[in-house]
Amino acid sequence: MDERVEAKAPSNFLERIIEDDLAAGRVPNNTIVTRFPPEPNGYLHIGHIKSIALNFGLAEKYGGRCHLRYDDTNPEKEELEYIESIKRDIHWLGFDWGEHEYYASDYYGQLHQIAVRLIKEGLAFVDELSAEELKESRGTLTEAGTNSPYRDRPIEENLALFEEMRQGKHPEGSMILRAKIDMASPNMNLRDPTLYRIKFAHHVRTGDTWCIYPMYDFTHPISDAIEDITHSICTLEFEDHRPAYDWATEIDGIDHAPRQYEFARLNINYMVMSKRRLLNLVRLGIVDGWDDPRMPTISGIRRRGYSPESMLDFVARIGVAKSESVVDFSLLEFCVREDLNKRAKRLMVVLDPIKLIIDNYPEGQVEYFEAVDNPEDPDSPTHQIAFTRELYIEAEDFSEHPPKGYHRLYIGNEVRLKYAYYVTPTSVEKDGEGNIVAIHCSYDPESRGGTTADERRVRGTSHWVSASEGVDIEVHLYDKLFSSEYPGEATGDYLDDLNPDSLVIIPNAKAEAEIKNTAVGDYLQFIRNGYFCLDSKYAAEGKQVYNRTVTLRDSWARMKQKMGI
RNA sequence: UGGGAAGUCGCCAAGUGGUUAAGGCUCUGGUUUUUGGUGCCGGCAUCGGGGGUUCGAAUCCCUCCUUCCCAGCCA
Repeated sequence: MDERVEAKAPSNFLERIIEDDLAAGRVPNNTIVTRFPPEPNGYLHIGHIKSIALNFGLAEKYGGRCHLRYDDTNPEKEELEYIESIKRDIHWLGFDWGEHEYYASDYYGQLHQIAVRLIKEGLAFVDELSAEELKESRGTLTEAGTNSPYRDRPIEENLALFEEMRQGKHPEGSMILRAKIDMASPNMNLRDPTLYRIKFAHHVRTGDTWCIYPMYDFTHPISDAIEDITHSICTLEFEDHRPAYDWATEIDGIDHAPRQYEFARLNINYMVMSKRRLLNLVRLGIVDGWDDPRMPTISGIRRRGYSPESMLDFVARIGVAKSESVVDFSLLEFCVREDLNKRAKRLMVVLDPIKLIIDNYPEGQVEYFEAVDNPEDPDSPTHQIAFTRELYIEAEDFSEHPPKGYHRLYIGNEVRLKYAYYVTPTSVEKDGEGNIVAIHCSYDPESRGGTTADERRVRGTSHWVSASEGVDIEVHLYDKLFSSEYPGEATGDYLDDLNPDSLVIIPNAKAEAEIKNTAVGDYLQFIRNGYFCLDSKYAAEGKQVYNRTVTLRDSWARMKQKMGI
């Protein structure tokens, strides 16, 4: 531990525990070892970012190491696709486990030996109760369970049967290996928990080598012990399992005793986080796969245009504690905006175009203005923007009947076209149905660049795109997937709360030509519209689609709402 | 109703007997601004309730209340 660490007070209860352990000399080799242990049965989501940042962060802060361990003990649910996506996601966040990539399945041999030893010591037995009988004999939350009639089977018989289980001589569900602990324990996890069950399933890594698979409560603590994990951090729902964890690490012959600590999992309002629900959204085709930009998966987040830095900042800000909490979605958005504001390249893109014609500007003339890529960066590069007589501006930036406080374009009101000129609307052109098709205006040639010699001020500045020099692009506007704070709260079915407007497709937005120089991975800001990025999935298919990552804060929209406009 | 855990501002979250009870987000005034963005300045809690211990309690004790988790051969 270096001075930097000692100087800083622990920022959460886990850091305090670690510092106390370190100070008391309770940590072997003074090296703390953590692990991130996903089951490869789905894609990682934002909740995992909290766990990843915690485990890798703690190891980093205290000079220890963090293992990546796949908890692959249920072959029916686990797939290679998930193993690979998990690695990709952790790396994207900027963490690396070095050579410490492990699999619980690597320990099947050792686990099996330990199980045999338990049987020999009379601490485990083969049970032939059916699933239903087992359930009945387990008792209830308030009543003790009863011992299985097979509990006192001779050791030799247990040994023989367990070996037969391993050899595949018994069908699935016919028998299990159980620990002998205490059927009367008030803690259900201690009522002779299952250690091994039979599954004739093909395992992603061990193939058909095994047909008996160890359970979580047996595998996890022993895997931790094998890897010399010092602090095994998991979520709150495992608090009840801690006695089982301790039971396993106290088995004879296991000389390393990791400790389990629990923290509250991440919940965010307007989001669903459970794998089951996310898988459902994918299967029902409600979203475009696990990496749909509206999904809370890390791959979705990445495709949406959220930066890894902003995600890490987010989980750092929410803290780590033991009280169940629901973080406000607005904090997530804040973190994304804060990071993107510093690094996004600014571009002018008109999402809802309406034509603006400058009557006193020469027809056919093209003039170029210099636009700053990022005003937050004093050394920012610049690029050129073409200006012509006919432009597109946002329909919202012109009003025939301007509400109080509106200082954008309306007849007679002079405003600035960013980087270009001051213009004053003079008339509107309408079609037969009364819709505005074009706005006519005049410009002041003396305001070139957006300022005038007399220093007169204008209240509004609009972005614009040249009608002839700009390009058409497709834009996808994403919003929250759910419109209620706690999806499903009202009806019990979270699908009832799907936001019908979570995706709005704009097939022909108008963008300045500079957009052709953007690539997947670039962070962009469409001035006054929000942060955007080039969609990676469509780009791979040769199609240019821009995703809205997050909108800009919009105090005018808020004001309009307050005024009831 | 058995066991395990949690309750500090609208949302997170520091705080571990003596502080004006940190900080962030949200909200909200103002200011700056060639993005109604950003930045900057300001506002916003007496700690689930009730007792008690103490010169002094969010912090200790008692009691009550509320919420969450546990009865997979899932993790």
